[in-house]
Amino acid sequence: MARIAGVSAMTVSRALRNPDKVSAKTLDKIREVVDRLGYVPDPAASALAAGKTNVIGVIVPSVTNNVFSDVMRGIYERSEGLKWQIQLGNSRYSPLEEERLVRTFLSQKPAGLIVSGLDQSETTAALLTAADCRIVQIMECGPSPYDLMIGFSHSDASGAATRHLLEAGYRRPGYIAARLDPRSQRRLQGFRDAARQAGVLDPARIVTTPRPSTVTLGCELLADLLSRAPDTDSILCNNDDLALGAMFECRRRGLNIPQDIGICGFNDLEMMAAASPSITSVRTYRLEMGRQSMQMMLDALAGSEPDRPVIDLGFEVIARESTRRSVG
Amino acid sequence: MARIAGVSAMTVSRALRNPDKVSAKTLDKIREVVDRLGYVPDPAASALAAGKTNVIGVIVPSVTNNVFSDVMRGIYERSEGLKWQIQLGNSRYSPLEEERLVRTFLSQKPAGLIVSGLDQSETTAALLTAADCRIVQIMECGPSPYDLMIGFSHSDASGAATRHLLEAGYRRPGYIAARLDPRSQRRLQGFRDAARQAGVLDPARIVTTPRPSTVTLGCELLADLLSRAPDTDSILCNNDDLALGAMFECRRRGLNIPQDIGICGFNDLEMMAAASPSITSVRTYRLEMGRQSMQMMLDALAGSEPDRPVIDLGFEVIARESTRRSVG
DNA sequence: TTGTATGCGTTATCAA
DNA sequence: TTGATAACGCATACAA
Repeated sequence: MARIAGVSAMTVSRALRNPDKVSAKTLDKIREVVDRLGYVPDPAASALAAGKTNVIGVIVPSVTNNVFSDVMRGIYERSEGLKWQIQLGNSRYSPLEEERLVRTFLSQKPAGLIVSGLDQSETTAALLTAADCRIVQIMECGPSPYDLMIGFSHSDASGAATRHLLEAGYRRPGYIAARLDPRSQRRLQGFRDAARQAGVLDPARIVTTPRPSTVTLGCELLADLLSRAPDTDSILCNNDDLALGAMFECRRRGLNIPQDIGICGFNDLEMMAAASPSITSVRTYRLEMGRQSMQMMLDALAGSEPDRPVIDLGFEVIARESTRRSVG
Repeated sequence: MARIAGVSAMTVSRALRNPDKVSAKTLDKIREVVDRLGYVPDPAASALAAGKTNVIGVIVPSVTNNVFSDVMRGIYERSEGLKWQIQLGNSRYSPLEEERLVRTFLSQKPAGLIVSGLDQSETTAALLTAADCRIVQIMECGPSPYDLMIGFSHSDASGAATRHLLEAGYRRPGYIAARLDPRSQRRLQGFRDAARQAGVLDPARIVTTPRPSTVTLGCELLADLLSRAPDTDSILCNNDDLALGAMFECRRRGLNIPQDIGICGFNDLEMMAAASPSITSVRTYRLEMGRQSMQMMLDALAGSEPDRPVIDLGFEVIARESTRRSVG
């Protein structure tokens, strides 16, 4: 123990947590010894004594998905150098696994929890509602947050993308989607609503699969769609991987983009701008969402309440070559 | 406390961890009360009393990189449903941050630690050597593991890719790389050695940058390379993002792949096969590496020692259209 | 500004 | 098969 420094354990504890409540001289001495011994307080003992931890749990449905890795990057970035410990949980798109994770996290008495989406199981919802910690929901906006919330409307975003296709002159838009998690479903719904409103909704042009999204799957889904509805003149893709695959498939088939077929992705991953032809996509603010979610958490933990508990980050349709039809 | 069940705390503890050391009757009663109260043991108290935890720490240099998300997926997959708690740390390619993470993790008395690569700082190495837990190193193979190790030789892999280009008939191969972390440097070295051996090494054809890798950067690096050495007839890319970018840039410039220029990536991400033209790449077994690293950890924690502490997973050059030159 | 007594909820050890 | 007791290492509350 660090009473090699000639002080009590209590003073060390104070020195490490409230340096300003300790005289400069003892502080120096303690720090010297701490450095020399490489002393690190036992978090288990701290947690037990204090009845709470510095853990901020983050539950996401995927660690493979680019979308969530961007969000995570923002979260890590904002928490860098601070005392808070990020702990990542991967629910793998399973509400039951999510429930298990929430239980595990809560048993650790975390300072806060960041969870994805609005679609928790009833039990999970009950746990979160009763939880004795701050909660930030990310990825979507909705009417009734457990506590705090930041995201955007997925249906509005895909609706806007659909209208972009129509404004570009396409009249027979299709939709391809993989793994229909709740957010994907809302995106599909946004497409449906916008297409119906414009009188161009044709269910035959909607192709979905429960399989997880890949570029290869984008190729296959486009092929499927074209075999069912060969006169489809544009596709809104549920995400950018599918869009890239669709583009490759068009190239293989000798279909000209954007003349023969227009392509629009979703999320605007970095590669969409670099592609040739560059691919139109709906930009979403994933990094920013990660950053701001953590900022909301930090503010809340610091005791400052936001004006509004829900932040809508919006989105933007970035028009590129893949939907830039010359007059036709 | 659950002595509502009419037993001592000790018996509850036993019932939960060694059910067979408790009589069937008391076990039933305890389980009933546990379920009814939704009791979950306090992990902090357990950790403090037992002096160890069920935590397996995983330290990777990036959460954004596809390579590591695949590895993580394998790790999560193998640990699913077990008592072990995966805890992820992101060192962001910084040896200092890695050191901090190792310290933090070790202070939690983890059961095991999975760390990436061979290039820890001296202090980190000392900490890991002295650590009272199992350690599995992933991503690379080397001569002196702290404990256990699984990976492959990056220099051998890029050497093989280089020879593939030569065998395909290319004589003026170039190399592009971003963010030269230690593994990238070894890949570059593998290229250098193989090219030198074949008498085709030209330093002007090697373009690198410390910037993190993106598809866009692949476009830029190819442009750079071609402006410095316009007669370059093939490129080995340090990873698949760069390769994809290089391909797009070629397309924009009207360069024919594989006739005018051959392209080879590294890692064989799923999209390489889907691309048009499909892109040659070096397949690495990332998911398998994640799975097996966790399996090694689990075996070690169960007390069974492997025959050899180091596993070399190898690699394979997957030849595709992007280097399939017709006779020329 | 610093120290002392006490307790956090669990587990190891030993005794019954 | 069960229970009593004593840690585990720190933080709270209070005293000095």
